[in-house]
Amino acid sequence: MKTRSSAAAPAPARSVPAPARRATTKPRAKKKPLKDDRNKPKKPPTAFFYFLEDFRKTYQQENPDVKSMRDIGKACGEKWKTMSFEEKVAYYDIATEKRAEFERAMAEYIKRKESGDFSEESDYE
DNA sequence: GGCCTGATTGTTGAG
DNA sequence: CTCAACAATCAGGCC
Repeated sequence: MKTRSSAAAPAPARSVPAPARRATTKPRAKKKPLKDDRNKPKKPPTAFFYFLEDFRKTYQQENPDVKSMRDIGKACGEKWKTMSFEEKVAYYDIATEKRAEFERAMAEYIKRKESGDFSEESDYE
């Protein structure tokens, strides 16, 4: 139980020497989630996203004029940094639980990947 | 009319 | 060890 007890462990010493933002468009398949989940577990929302859910509601209440998440994201990020570690821990804890589940799904995904080939069987659909 | 981008940080997987 | 891409959201912008 100590593996991740300290949920709050945001690897701080990881400077990212790659400030080069993704050009202009991100090669992200945003169209539709198709069924890639069948073999590729999608990453769970991070603590930041959970905080966003709560912050987003509050932000819109006080800022009904706000546009979309782009503005909120900035405000959220700024606030996130100002938040106390203990407060963030609350969200980290939630994300940690989700990661545990995701980690299990990923373990199976990898296991399946190494175990056998993926013959896109595909029968359904 | 329909599809894509943009911004936030964190997290994880692969090389 | 290190990078890189992705996770939600949502409204606006473009052709």
